[in-house]
Amino acid sequence: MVRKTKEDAEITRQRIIDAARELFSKNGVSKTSLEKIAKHADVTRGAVYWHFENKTELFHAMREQVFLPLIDRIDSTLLASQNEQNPLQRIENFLIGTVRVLAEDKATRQTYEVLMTKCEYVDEFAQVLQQILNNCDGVVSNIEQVYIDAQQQKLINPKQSPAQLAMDTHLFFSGLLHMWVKDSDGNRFRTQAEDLVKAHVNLRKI
Amino acid sequence: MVRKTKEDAEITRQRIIDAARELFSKNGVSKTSLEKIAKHADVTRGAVYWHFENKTELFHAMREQVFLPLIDRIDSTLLASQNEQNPLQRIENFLIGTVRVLAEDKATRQTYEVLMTKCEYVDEFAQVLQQILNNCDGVVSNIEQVYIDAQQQKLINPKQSPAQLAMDTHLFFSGLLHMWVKDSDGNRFRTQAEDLVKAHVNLRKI
DNA sequence: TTATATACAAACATGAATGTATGTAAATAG
DNA sequence: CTATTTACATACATTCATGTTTGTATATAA
Repeated sequence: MVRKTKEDAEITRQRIIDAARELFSKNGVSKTSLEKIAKHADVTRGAVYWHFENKTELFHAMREQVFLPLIDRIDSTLLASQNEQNPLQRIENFLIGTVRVLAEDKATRQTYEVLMTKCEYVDEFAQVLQQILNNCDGVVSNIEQVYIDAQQQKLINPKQSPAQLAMDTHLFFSGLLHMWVKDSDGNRFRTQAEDLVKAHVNLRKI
Repeated sequence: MVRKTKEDAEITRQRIIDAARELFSKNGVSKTSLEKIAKHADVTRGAVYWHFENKTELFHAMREQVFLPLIDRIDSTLLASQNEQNPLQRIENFLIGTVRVLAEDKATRQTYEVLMTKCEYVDEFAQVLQQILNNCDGVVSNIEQVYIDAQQQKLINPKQSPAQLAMDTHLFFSGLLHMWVKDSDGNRFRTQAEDLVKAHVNLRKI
């Protein structure tokens, strides 16, 4: 066959990742064979094995494409605009912004679906869970920083500890994302997600 | 071989379910073959196929053993003692009680692990997700009822809607359970879970 | 311009899981 | 006491996914 240039190969690689995401989110990781992914990407398994060691590596590649930009978003939304606006507003913006990314970006949404309901965290995948937990730690401590700001600006009840507020917010949001993703009919949660975020943040206001 | 009596057969059936739960939680549903389950239960695949149509039915049986008692617990803890004690206390008791069941009962814990991180909700399993969502609806409306009580007794801020409070609590708790289960090292969440519940409920007090 | 590495396709070899069909000894019903 | 289920074990057939090996046309480096 026609040997591809470097850019062509990169396109092929991306097509394989896209196909994997699509099929993972539709049929689950374990029931999606590399053969099916290859067919869906209009290549053969040869191409898949050329670009990725195995299904696990392909899974990691898919995840990173969503995960890495996400971390950037967290830092920029929560912390970068440190002194510019109301801390509680910053938290609200962060939460609502994340929900909007899910609503608007299909790739992100599908990847979340896979991570939450279409894969089994065993063997090599177990470490992904640990990575997610570690990332959670980071998010929580970022949120805590913002709550400390809010407390110093007398925006919240001083008897509530920023650490617990942050954890409460994180758990709320973790639950919200899970429901958002699982409620694929979109009638139960997706319509009211932003209102729930606002209500959650309002609970904290003095 | 020795043909078993009805009670013996029931024991065999339960042994198969126990073996499945054990292996599912250790190696994931899709990577656990019926052969391995049979071996772990000291029977052959013949016995497994005698008691269950296939892996899916076995999965459902495992789930129901935890799910059905759970529903009873919800109703009895949240609603039965309707007028006896403080509504907010009832919610706190329900949440903490559930966490304690997880901590104390291995079968429940393992089943939750499987449901949250060791299975893929596709094909026949997709309906399980819907059942879980439907059950959530029930829990939320139960919690809402309790918050309505609390509001009538002037225990919470009247400007907060019981519906949103209930959803907020549910999402918080959903997130908590997820973290509790995923944090299998037990250092991040399990030690402080009860404190987090109390802080969450305290946020609502007037 | 030639040698080599690239980007795959195609073929092969293997193993594992599933479902089903058959065999069978003992419990139980009549 | 005999006939029939029951509760499995064993054997068989089939499908399917994986990993590896080999082949090959062409980009690209020297």
